Amino acid sequence: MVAPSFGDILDEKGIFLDKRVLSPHYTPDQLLYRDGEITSIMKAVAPVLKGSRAKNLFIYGKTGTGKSASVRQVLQKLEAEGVQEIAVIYLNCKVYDSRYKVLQKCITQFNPDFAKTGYSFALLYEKLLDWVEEKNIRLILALDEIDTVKDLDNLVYTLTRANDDLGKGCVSLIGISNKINFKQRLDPRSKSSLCEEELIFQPYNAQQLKGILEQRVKKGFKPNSVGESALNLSSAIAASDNGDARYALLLLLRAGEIADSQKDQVVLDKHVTLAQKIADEDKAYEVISTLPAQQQILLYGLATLAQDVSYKRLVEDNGEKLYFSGEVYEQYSRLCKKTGREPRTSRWYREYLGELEMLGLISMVESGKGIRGHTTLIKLEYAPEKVKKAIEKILFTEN
DNA sequence: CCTCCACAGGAAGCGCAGGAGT
DNA sequence: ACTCCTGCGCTTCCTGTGGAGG
Repeated sequence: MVAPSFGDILDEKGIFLDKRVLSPHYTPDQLLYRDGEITSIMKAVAPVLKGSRAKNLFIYGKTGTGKSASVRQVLQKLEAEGVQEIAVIYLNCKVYDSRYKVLQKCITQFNPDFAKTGYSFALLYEKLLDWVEEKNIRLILALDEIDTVKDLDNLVYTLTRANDDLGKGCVSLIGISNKINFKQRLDPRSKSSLCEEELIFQPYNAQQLKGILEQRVKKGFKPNSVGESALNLSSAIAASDNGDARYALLLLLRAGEIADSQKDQVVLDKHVTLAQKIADEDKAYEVISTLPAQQQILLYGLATLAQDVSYKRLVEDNGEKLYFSGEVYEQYSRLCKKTGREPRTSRWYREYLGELEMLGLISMVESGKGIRGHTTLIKLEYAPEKVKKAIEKILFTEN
């Protein structure tokens, strides 16, 4: 037996040509089905080429609808025009999550050796304005996942006000978000300035998803190694789940890996089905592992009840087991005390429930007829053993 | 019909951490 | 270095609600 060379390992023996093409970070040369949206963004941004200010633009759409990719593409085109006085900055607010960090990042963009910290916000602000004014810059600032900025009202206000303070040059904003309720949280004044122009990205339908997958399959897989019906299935699953292209791609990637490991030459429906299950569980596991400890205990308590066959205080609704809110709370309290923690009040417990439901880990219905009082019935959305396993690893191995 | 049950969820306020202003 | 301010996680208190039970 001779040890393989790196060349052997890199030379994909299976059905893939290039896995990177299927990763969510890969941006194809041509974005499909987003011509209209790209045109709209270009229209909002175009004034900058004629020496005036671009319009502020707010973009909303669910994950995997091509928002970021479209914006990035437009910004690239704009930079390719090669106009000196135009500056574009794209940043993700998950990383730069306060107005301070955003400004700081902007400044390091034109002045890379600017000291990292220690300056007051006002000083940063002036520094940025000086640069814009001195060089007569027309600045476009694209903020992805803008909803994660803590003092957003402040940031928007500061940046829009900047235009009043500037003699020359100007600043405009592109905000990108996937939170629906985000707009209502904004102060009316920042809302009207940020949402000067608005653009909504609709989810892809099954046909469009299929088109996108086909585009990537050509580059990512060897010829004829993805079955037509596997393609249809992946796009159908993703279409019913929010029309998320990222998810569709992940499904196909995982299905390919499964086919590979089973030494199959072609990706089939069964691989996709299996991939979906794995992807779902991965997602749940990831969500659970990032949960605060209290919510993990709560979930663990519910899973214990769901696993206990002798436990009878529950409602069965065609095979689905529903548990009483009060009972789950008591189970949670017991678990807290057992692990040496103070349980939160029931009021706060209810808030926890709401969060867990939002994350899709549980679902809740009102008790309705047949049950005394007015309570909530809770159902665990994933297999109790798996939930417990995921939490045990985190909760009981760390201390 | 009234009362009780078993909660739901709003309002106010508290202690703390961290950031901004001075 | 200091105070002041603000947001966050949480508790306390309270009113509301839909159905069961007498």
